[in-house]
Amino acid sequence: MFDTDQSPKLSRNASPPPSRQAVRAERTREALLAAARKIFARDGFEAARIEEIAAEAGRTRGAFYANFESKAEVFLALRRDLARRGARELRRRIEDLAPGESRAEAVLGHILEQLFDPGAMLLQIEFKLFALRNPGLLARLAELHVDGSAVVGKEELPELFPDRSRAVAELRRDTLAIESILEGFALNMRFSPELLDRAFVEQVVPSFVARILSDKL
Amino acid sequence: MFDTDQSPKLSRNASPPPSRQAVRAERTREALLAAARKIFARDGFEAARIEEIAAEAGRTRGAFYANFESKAEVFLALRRDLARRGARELRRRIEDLAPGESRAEAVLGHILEQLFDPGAMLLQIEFKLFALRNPGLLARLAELHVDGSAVVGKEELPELFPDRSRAVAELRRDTLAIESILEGFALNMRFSPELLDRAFVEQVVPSFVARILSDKL
Amino acid sequence: MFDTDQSPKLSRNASPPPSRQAVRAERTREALLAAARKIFARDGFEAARIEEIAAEAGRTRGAFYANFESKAEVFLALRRDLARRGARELRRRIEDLAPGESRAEAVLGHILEQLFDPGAMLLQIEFKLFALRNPGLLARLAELHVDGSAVVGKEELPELFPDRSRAVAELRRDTLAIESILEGFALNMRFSPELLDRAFVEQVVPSFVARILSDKL
Amino acid sequence: MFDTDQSPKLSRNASPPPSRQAVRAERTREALLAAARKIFARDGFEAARIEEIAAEAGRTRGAFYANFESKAEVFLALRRDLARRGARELRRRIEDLAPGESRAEAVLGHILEQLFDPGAMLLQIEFKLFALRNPGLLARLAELHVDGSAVVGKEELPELFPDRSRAVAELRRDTLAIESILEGFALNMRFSPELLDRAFVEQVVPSFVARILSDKL
DNA sequence: TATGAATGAGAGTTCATTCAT
DNA sequence: AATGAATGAACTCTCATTCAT
Repeated sequence: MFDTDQSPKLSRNASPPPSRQAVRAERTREALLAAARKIFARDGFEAARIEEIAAEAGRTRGAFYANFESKAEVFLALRRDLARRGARELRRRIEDLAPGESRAEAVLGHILEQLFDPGAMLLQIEFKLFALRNPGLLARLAELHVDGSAVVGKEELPELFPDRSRAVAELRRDTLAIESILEGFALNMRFSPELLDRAFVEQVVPSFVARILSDKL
Repeated sequence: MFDTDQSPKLSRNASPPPSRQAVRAERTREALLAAARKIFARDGFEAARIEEIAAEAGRTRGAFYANFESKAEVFLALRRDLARRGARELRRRIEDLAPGESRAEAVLGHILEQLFDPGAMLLQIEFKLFALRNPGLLARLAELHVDGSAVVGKEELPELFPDRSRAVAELRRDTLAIESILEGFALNMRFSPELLDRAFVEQVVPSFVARILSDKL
Repeated sequence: MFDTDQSPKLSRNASPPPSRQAVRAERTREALLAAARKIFARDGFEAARIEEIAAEAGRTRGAFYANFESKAEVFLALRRDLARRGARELRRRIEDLAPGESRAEAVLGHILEQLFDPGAMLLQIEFKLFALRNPGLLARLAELHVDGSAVVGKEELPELFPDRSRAVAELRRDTLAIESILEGFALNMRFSPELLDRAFVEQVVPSFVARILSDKL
Repeated sequence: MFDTDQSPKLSRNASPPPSRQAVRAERTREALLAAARKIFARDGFEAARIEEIAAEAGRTRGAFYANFESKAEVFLALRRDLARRGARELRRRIEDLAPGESRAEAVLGHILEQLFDPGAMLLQIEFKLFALRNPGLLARLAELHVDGSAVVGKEELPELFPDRSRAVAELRRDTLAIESILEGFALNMRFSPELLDRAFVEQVVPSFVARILSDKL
């Protein structure tokens, strides 16, 4: 017989087996986060409507509010989620280098992929504008140990340079400088794709990134 | 050159001197634009409230609607206004070079000044996000012959390099690339001033600008 | 006398002993009623939230709806419950007179105790306002043979005065008059405790009650 | 020529002549207050819906919010308004005594009129419940020098007894005691009109009021 | 041109209630 | 009987815009 059991499998030892209901709840939350990602990226924080996020997730406003306290709250939750995913992705990329690929190349690859992800960068810009305009709420995020940068994966970078004792602050500064470039180009690429074509950007951005990391890679 | 300026200034001395009313009206319009600049930069397009703009200008909602059709309309008018001012400023700067200052230095000076103008760059970002999300309205802007870029003064650049026959498109692309960098850094400087301090930015941004303009200056 | 009590107590010893489940269910119901009493008294009917009642009882919304049809339903159930308790209490008081205590004194003691019970009187006022505004639901209450008065124990009073053939209606009217005074003072005592202090109220209210019952006691 | 000028007349010396617009605004505000009075009395504070108040006044929700900050705010404004009207009414009554009427009779007449005003007393009860449950908002009212009592006209009473040097506090206490009785009876009269008929109440309430004011009148 | 009261669509949020488990 | 995720109607409040003056 095949294992057609749809109930939580692999109850190794930790983590109590999630109930059917918990699974459903988690699915809803994820659907809502995915929808929020899309809608916030498309419309911006202010113009995004809860109802549209809910509808996009195939749920109702009520389901939304069962999962998130408020509009700002999903926004922050989304940011956390994306930061976590981005970091995970970068780490995997570094661990599973393609044959002949250097760590630096892997990082650059990750950076470029982010750059050309349509929604991701716009969201990042929205997050920062939001932070600028809602310092109080941003503080809440900081408490949760997810700091300002999500794109490059600040937490992973130090692992990249174990032998060089660069101050963390300097690393963070460079990360932010790289983000500046990514966000600036992403915004203007979308604003005027016929002028800022992909080929041009793919040529010029890495050179800037390299300059910032300069002799540090 | 023809006077293509549509503003109601005394274009021929045959035109009647502006009435007291007209002067007052113009003052109101300017006060409203200045207020709009401040409020839009601070709150963003969506969160900005007409009433607050009016109040900031010491006027009322009624005065606002006597001068502008809608919220989007002031936003576009403001953009036009800022583009015009920026271009004028750059032109003046080039014409009145400081002793021993090269044209390239003057351009760079202008660029850096923009970069550190708190509201200006945030507004620029808002304009572009707005454009992205309101293609219809953006078209209206284009009709009005005010194109996407206001910071560097696209229209002035060709005058700067009369001898080099660079394609206008390429120049515009470079301008947009520079804007990308300016906007990216401006955003992140405000987002995290303690990491992206002025000294660092003043060192790194010009090098990027130079790289883009490279052998073109 | 017949046992007209509809509650599921062991009315004949032929009835099966209450199962473990039934006992637990009864406990839940009682916990919910106690919680409802507290929350309704504190917040009023409209502002009271089901979830808070459930939480106060250490239960969940589900338990609530397993025991009561709706918010209005608990409110009515609570009223019934309190009326029953009040009547039982008064009866006991009369049966177990303190040495040298007259029946009239016992009644007055009961009345004063009610008056100074913080939640009880506020609830009573809420019930009446509710009745005023929901005549339909009130009718349902009447059907259930729990009439408008719960404080003084209308049903017990006739037993108090077996020898005097006062019309029941008159007795009910006097009861309602007493309730008017109790409710009025209770409300204003809570509204302005520093003005309507306990000593004053303890002096003036009994005199009013006596006046109403006048030569009837 | 006749004075057909519809613009504000009688510009004696004080009070700037109200503009047409100001007149209209005042009418709206008054219509809203009157509507609020009706709806709050009928439904209670919590159940009252802004839209219904607006509709009752023949206006829209927007007009409501142009005149009042919030639901709580109208409620407080209404309370102030009623307090002022009540005090004015009582004062007039005392000044214009009917032939052969004593001041005490005038006061009693005013009190009974209040008692039988259907909405007034219910509103008064709502105000006090509201105060109990929103101490913060109530404080705001106190700042505005409109104290807890509106029915009897606390401010007028001292004028009634110029020769007797009763402490103001005592007078206020008696006022509140009278209000207790009025509110209690008003509530129960509405709750059960067939038991607490007008004749009975008209007989018993004045006797209580007299008792409270006892030898003070 | 300017005022500001009023409109009214629509937003975020709450909460009694339902229902699959 | 009990859970709690989800529903969805209804609510308060906001704000761009209109309009009588």
